[in-house]
Amino acid sequence: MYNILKINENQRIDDVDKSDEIIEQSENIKIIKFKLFQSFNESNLMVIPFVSLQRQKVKTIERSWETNGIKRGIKVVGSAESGCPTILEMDVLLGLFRILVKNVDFKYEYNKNTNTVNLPRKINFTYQELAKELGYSIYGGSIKKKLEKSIKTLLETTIYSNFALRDVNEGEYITDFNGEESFRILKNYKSYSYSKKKKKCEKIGNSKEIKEQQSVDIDDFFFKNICNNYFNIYDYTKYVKLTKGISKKMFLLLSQWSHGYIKYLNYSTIYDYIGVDITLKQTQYYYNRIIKDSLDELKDIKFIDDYEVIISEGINFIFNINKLRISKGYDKYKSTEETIGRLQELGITFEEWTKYYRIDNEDYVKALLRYIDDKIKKGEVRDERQYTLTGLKYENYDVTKYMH
DNA sequence: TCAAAGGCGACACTGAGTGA
DNA sequence: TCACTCAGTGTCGCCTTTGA
Repeated sequence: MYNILKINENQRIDDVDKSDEIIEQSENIKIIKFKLFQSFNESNLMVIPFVSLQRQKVKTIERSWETNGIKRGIKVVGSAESGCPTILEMDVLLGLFRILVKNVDFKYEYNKNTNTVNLPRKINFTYQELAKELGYSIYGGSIKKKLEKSIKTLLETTIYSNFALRDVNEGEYITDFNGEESFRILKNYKSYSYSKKKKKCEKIGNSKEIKEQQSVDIDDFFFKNICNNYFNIYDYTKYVKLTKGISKKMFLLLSQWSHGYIKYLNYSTIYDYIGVDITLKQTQYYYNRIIKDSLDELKDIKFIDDYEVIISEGINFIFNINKLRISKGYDKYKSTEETIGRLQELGITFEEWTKYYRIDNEDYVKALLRYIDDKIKKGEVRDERQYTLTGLKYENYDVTKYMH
């Protein structure tokens, strides 16, 4: 059994309105439509550094980092043959999720009462379809072999979590690091082989039959989270345009974490989440240069409007430069220290802010403080502490206008 | 900053099948 | 018969990665 750390029973950062088109089917059931350029990914898989950026085979990845005073870590044990997943395996996983979106005709049911969705566990696919989704203009046996190897790596990869994987149904983080309870990404792979069919003198099926016979399932933990609406919808067509591994990692991180006009991340957070170790100054210079190249690539595909590098400190990712300019007071609560300071001023205790102020809701909390400041100015708040605490706990205040 | 190495994508094919 | 989809083979050269 794994141990669990209770974070917040009521926390649900996922907004139902992930996509634009929502059709009311009944009072509690809604049909939500993906846009044609969109796809989704389970939210833990958007951010945890479970892929290696090294070209050489890595057998295990062990990473730890600290957010808001809590030490977090993951251990990834790769497949015996291929080692840990690389950015290619991430691409393949996202390609499979994209095929799943197409298989359900770009729509799914959302149950308002239970906050659950009905996306399927099984992904039926063909390798040619997968290659197309990954942006390959041609298809051949070598590509098929490569993609199959990637799926097998994903099937065999095991992730152990130490306050890093979030079980959204329980509102808890999985904490055990002893390996008694492990998490896998995919399972039940079934493939279709022309060669084997030929050898057996069996009839070779058409594309429909191949797709029906070739599939892979999403494994239990991640599938349960998806069913419980813990996933992120992002622009898949932009992701596919990216060529650099670090660009892709940053794209996913920012798609998960950013909701406003600008997002600041310090270098140590970036190193932690893209999964690189900085031991020497030389390594740091090397990765800073690669990160800078990636920023240009993110700008080229129009994922970000611009960026500001604050040397030796961090990066401001600017998503909408015009809205940023007109938004009022966006420079308030830029730093974590300032945010925590204000929370303490409002009477929020250490236990409370470490519980409700996390890296994934950072933008919301900062916008919440700007919103509360305005409300206080207008004399609309009777109990500052209680008002702030409710906003933190349930994340139910509409602070969109105060995001930047 | 630059050169070497090798990984990987592009290309031109084949053969089996389906459906109009 | 034609246009299309699928898996599969082998070669070539570009370009990313790596290390100095």
